[in-house]
Amino acid sequence: MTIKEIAQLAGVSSAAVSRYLNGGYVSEEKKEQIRKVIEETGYQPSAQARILRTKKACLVGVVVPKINSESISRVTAGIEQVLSRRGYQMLLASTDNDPDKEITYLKLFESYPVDGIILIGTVITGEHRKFLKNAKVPVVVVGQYTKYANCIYHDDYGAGKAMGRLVAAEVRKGQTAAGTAVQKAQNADVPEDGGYRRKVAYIGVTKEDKAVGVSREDGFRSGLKSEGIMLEPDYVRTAEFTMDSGYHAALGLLEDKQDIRIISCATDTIAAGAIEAILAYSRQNVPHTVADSGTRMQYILNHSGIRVTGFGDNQFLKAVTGGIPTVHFGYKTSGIRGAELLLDVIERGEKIPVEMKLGFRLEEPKEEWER
Amino acid sequence: MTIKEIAQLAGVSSAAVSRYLNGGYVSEEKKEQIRKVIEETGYQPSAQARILRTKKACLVGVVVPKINSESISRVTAGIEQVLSRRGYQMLLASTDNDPDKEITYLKLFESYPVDGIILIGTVITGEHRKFLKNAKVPVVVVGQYTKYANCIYHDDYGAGKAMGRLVAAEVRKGQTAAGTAVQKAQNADVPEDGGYRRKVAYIGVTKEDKAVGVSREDGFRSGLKSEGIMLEPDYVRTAEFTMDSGYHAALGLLEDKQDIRIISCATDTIAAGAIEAILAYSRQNVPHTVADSGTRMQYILNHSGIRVTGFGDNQFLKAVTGGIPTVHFGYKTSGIRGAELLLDVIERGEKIPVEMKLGFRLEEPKEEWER
DNA sequence: CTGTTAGCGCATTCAG
DNA sequence: CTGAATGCGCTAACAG
Repeated sequence: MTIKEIAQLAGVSSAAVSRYLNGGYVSEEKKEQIRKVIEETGYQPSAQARILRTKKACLVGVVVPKINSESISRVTAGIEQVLSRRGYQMLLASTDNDPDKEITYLKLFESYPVDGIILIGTVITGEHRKFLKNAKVPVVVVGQYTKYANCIYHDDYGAGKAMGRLVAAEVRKGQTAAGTAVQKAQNADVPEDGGYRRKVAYIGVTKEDKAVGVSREDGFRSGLKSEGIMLEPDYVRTAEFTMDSGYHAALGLLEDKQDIRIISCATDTIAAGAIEAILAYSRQNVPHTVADSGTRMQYILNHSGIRVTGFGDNQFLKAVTGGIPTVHFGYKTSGIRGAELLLDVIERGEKIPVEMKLGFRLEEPKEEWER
Repeated sequence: MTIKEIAQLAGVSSAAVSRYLNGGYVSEEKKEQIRKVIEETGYQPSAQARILRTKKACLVGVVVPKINSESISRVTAGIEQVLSRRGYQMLLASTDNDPDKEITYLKLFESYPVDGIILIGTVITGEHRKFLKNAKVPVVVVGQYTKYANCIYHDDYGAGKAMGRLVAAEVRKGQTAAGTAVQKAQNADVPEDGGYRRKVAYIGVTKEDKAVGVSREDGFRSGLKSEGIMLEPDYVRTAEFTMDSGYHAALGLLEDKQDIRIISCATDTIAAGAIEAILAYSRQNVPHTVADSGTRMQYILNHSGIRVTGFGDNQFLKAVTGGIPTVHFGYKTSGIRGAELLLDVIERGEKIPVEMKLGFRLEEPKEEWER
């Protein structure tokens, strides 16, 4: 069904139909004829041809590293909110954390009819920079700093530092009299551990991710250091952005080191994996004579004495565990701001580059850390 | 940058450039000239214009109800897997569970250059049926049955029934001597409960969702019934597909009824909310004198005596809780099959309609239910 | 091998 | 107000 056929059926010119569709001058009479024909045929104009002409799609493409993520969905929720309010639609492309795919989809969107692109950034490679420099459509990057595009990022260093301080304080507390009772219980569980659990371990991500892999970790070290605690190389692992990867990293840590007090993780998802690992490890190492089945699980939870922290304030994790110390970033806000920035460029041709840094909020569970 | 300009710069015709781009006959000499110009200008052909001509985008659009969902991401992972292997790309549109938005995005994709559409279905309204009947591009529906398009769905009824049976068995067990010790402990916690906890509660979703809201629940009732247990109306609530909604529904249940033994939920996400509610409710109702802080939490977990079941086999939930009884559906498989079906229609013009029903696997945690 | 030509479906001149 | 004509950027015939 093309506009021409509609025009023929309605006995008017295609231009009249076009005007009808776009609110131009059409006599009431012809309007009615056209309306009827369109009704009958269920005609829908080809967005694509229109865009080819008008260069305006009222569409923005969003490139995301993965689909199944609370933080990312918060960002896209923010984007969608402002986009829909301003008459735009949003298309998503998921890259499964593959930088090559990222480029592919960026190019797809570029040569495709979208008015702008939002990239939820992970790793910024040379290819990325090249793309950003020459992009034919406006691009804003969310979640990473870059000088090659408007960007909105989070204070990962500050967040890491705050978390480092919090962890340091907790470890300190364990060394005072207040923690003694608990410590004794632990020692019963892990007899090979001559002293207290007091080491801090960290599960990070690839250094190629400047925000999460570098800033967050650097901040964390700095926070610990400011309280006189060092993060020892043996106690640091690298994981992917998945629970499964966090599980394996944490399990490795637990098997290698018996004196870990806290496992801090670069994301809540990794932290979930770490929790799983603690459950699995303890289940395996706590003697069966201690207790059986359900009761034994409670025993483990109570006495493993290993704490986990994360970043991202994942609601799912909070719900089912009661909450671990984590950091709330303004993900939805960054989506909102990102979309606004993009629309400013698209609609008003705003040329002044913008870099925006968003703060964070340390989240400590109200009750004693449950785990 | 257009193909014409490139042609001019290279001193050839635009057709030659087009051939160069698409692997047609071009002399080595001209090839070199064109290559150079493209290199210099960073020219990228307009996919849109190409598609306008060729009617082939090597793209499929996927409409999903939400982004942050493990089950949906498993489906899209399956889709992506076969798509990329066959040279296609995938674009996503998220509707935030809004049927109107669903229609909007379906139409967008239709009038947009995609070769086919996959709809991950929730509610199929009249509008949906109308769209499916007249769609100009092939559509396959995943997750819901429909006669208006190729569809792949899951055996929700069977899964519900299996879960109903499992739950019935668990309730039965509680009424035998084997459960006595535990029951006594419970009674200590909930003194106002004169007898045993033995009621089954269910948190479902809107009946407009035929698969999850109707089939799954009907199956569940049937499973219970086959073991002589009825699901009483007072013990049934409806929730949205969110953890938060599950939390509120479960909390309402707990406040109204003191004799609930098991809360079965239509999805694992809702189940996570229910778990949160049990924690919150118990925390509030267990006397502080029993124990304090961490120990108290363990006490709650151990003695609330309320079990939760779900559907969907959410890995995150499994990891952090140790697992609840749930059902594994072949989500990734349905994505794979769905994409294959779609490509069959797109590439080979397959005309025979297909309805595919996929099975399930009941997942029981290996250890005693932890919660 | 190559350039010329004719559209794809639409919106926008510009004369009527 | 209206229709015929033009071209968005590209590819597919077609005749060189």
